[in-house]
Parts: sequence; C-alpha cells; structure tokens
Amino acid sequence: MTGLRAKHKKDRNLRIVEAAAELFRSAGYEGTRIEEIATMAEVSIGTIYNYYQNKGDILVAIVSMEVNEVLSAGLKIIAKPPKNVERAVDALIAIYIEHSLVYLSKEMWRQAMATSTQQPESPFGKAFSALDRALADQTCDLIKKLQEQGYAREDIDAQGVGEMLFNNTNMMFIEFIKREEMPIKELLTAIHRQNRTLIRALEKQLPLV
Amino acid sequence: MTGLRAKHKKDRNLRIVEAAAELFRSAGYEGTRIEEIATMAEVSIGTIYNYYQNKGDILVAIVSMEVNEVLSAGLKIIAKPPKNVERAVDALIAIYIEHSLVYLSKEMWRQAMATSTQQPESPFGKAFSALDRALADQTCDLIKKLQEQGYAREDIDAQGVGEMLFNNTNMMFIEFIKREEMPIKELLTAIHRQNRTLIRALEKQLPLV
DNA sequence: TTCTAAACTTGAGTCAATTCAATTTCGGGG
DNA sequence: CCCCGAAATTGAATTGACTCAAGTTTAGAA
Repeated sequence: MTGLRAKHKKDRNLRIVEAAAELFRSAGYEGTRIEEIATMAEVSIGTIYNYYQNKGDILVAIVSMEVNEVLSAGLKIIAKPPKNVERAVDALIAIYIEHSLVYLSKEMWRQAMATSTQQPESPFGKAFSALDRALADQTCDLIKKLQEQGYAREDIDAQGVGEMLFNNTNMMFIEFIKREEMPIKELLTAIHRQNRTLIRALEKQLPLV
Repeated sequence: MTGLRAKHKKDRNLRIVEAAAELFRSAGYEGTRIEEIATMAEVSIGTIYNYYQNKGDILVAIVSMEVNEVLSAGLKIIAKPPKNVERAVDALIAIYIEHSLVYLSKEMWRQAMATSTQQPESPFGKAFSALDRALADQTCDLIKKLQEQGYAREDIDAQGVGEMLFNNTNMMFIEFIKREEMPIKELLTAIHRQNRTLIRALEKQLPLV
C-alpha cells in the first residue's frame, strides 16, 4: 500500500494551499505571515517548508492551478475555432486574460511572476515556466489548426508566429498587472491593435491595411 | 546656495550605488548584505534606506544606468539604419541584448526584473517601466524611420508593429536570463525566426515565405 | 505482536532586511 | 557670531522568512 502516509501528505498539502489561497486573497501576499498559514492549515511552520521551498513557491502553486484551468478553456477554442484568423486569435487571448483574474488578484500575479523569475530553478519556478510554454504551444496549435482548416495561409511559420503572438500577449499582461487601475478592456484593445499587422499577413487574401 | 547639503547627498548616493554595484558583481545580489554596502559606502544602514526603499531598489537603480547606455547605443542604429527591414531590426535587437550583459549578470537582471514587477509603484519601479517604454518607443522609431527612408511599406501601423517586436524581444530576454546556460547566440536566432513573418509583411515587395 | 529504520513533523532559534526615535549637521535670520 | 528649526544620519531594536536538531509516526520484517 502507498497507504496512510501518502494520504496524510496529500491532506496536509491541500490544507496548506487552501489556507494560503484564502489568506493571500483576503490579506494580500505581503500581508500574510507564514505562521498564519501554518495555524490555519493546522500544521507547523517547518512542515510548510517541507512542502514548499519558500513563500513564493506556495503562491506559484496556486497560480499553477489557475493556469491549468486557462489551458483547458483554451483547448475548447482550438477544437472549434472561429472561422477567421483575427477572431480566432482574439478569442483565445480573451479567454486567457479573462480567466486569469477569476481567482487571483493582480498583486498575487505580480508576486508569482516575480518569484518565478527570481528562482527559475526551484520546482515551482520550473512549473511556472512549463505553464508558459504550454500556453505558447497552445497558441501555436491554434495557428496550425487554422492552417489545416484553410483559414490561414499555409506558407508561414506557425510556430514562430504563435510564439510571437503569445509573447506579446504575455508581456502586455505583465504591464497590465503592474497597473492596478488598468481595465481588461483596455488591455485587449491594445493587444488587438498590435496583432493586426501580423494577423493580416496570415490571412488568405492579404488585404493589406 | 543649495550648497553643502545637496553636495553631500549626491556624494553619498554615488558611494552607495558604486559600493552596491561592486558587491553585487563580486558576491552576487543575494550574497550581499545591506550592512556590507553601508560599510563600503561609509554610511549607516539607515541612510541607505533614506535613499532607497529597499534592497531591490538599489539594484534597479544600477540597472537603469545600464539601460540608458543601451538606449543611446540604439539611437545610433536608428540614425543610420541598415538599408533593409530584416537587417535593421536584427541590428537593433542585437545591440539591446549584447549591451545588456556587459556590466550586469543574469542574476542581477533576474532580481531587478522581479523587484520592478513586485513594486511597480516604487520610484525605481516606475523608472524601470519608463525605460521599458523608452525601448519600445525606440523600436517603433526604427520602423518609422525605415518607412520614411522607403525601406518599409508605409501602409502598416509602425507603432503596433514596433511594440510587438519589442515585447517579443523582451519576453525572450526574460526567458534567456532565467536559463543560466543559454548563450546569446541562441537567443538571437530564436528571435530572428519569430520575427521573420512579421518582417516579411513589412518589406516592400512582399516576397512571402 | 513487536521492533526498527526511514520518512515526517515540530517550533525555538538564526539571520538579514527594514524601521524609527534619538542625535547630528546645515542654512540663514537676528 | 550664535541660535533655531528643518533635513539627514545613525544604529539598536523589530520583524518575519527560513533552518535544523530533536521528537513522532508509519510501513513492514521478523
């Protein structure tokens, strides 16, 4: 049997993540002390450090759950994408961005991103990078799908284009979480504009302008 | 006279930055204690916190100086850009990336980026964002210049394209500083590939593919 | 059932960033 | 030249993340 030990471990880990998520949301990341998480999770400080390398790692674990939801939402778009490049790309990006703020505040995103660049080699830093890559790959998949379905030119590098679209979106998202007052709509509009030229180059008829 | 007081202030600030730069370079950012910076700068701990909000801010100040050099290097490219879009863009990006590692290690970049996303509202966080914007604007300026000089199509949105090129470069640079072993050359090659489709769309004859 | 080693948990203690009340220094009015 | 208040500096005290040696618990062999 893997048995009791594994079960306890899972339980404790869940309690830690749930306690942290609740406290981060209510008191903010900086405003939450590890000791409070330990108390709420009915676990000692040391145990928390047995599961996570540091405070940032706990947050990154929470973010990972959120991003995984975003990824499944993205799958649906790709399965049945809007029948033109512009609307398909807009749809995917909108899903990414709108889903991202359901459970997480901008502050939480800022801290998570900071931690993952600070410690790219920690387990959760790596997990975070893997998620980024998964999102980029998904964007590439969308372009490939559009090519297959005949909505996009086939003589362009879907991988390169997908990466560029995703990197731009990601960078703009970082800008967005840095400005507490910036609304989602403004972000989406800005990205749409930036994408336009590249999207035009992907469309079959090349309408130019 | 503003006199002696202002002079001392300037002197002390300079000593703090120089001491920090030297220590960060030799012992690394994490490996340097504020107390050491204070000792080397012949100043008390409290004074350092009078000049900078926290340890990360000191680093961001150092990085800012470096980025300003990158900006002036970029100006030269724009003044007399290579006579085709692909080479002009490659040249600017190469300048950005190669200059960035002259005085700063990847670790220093990681920490600086982390601090600036963590505290976008601190004075130096804002300064950092302003530099990013300046770099993005400079990329846009290059595209506009190429249009003026007749090397790029004039019916495309130079601003949108410039921002996208810069955001992609920036995101790739972040990836790059996260991977200690990744060489500059690999980074430049990857960016070049990603840019290709968009660059093609900017070129006069539209060679497609 | 009993015993042992490996796997976990614990929380007091360590360490370094950051704060703040007391002290010192500067500028200029009398 | 002296003195006062504003501006800076100082470093001991505080704070909170993180460590680690000692103590528990579990799996499973005898």
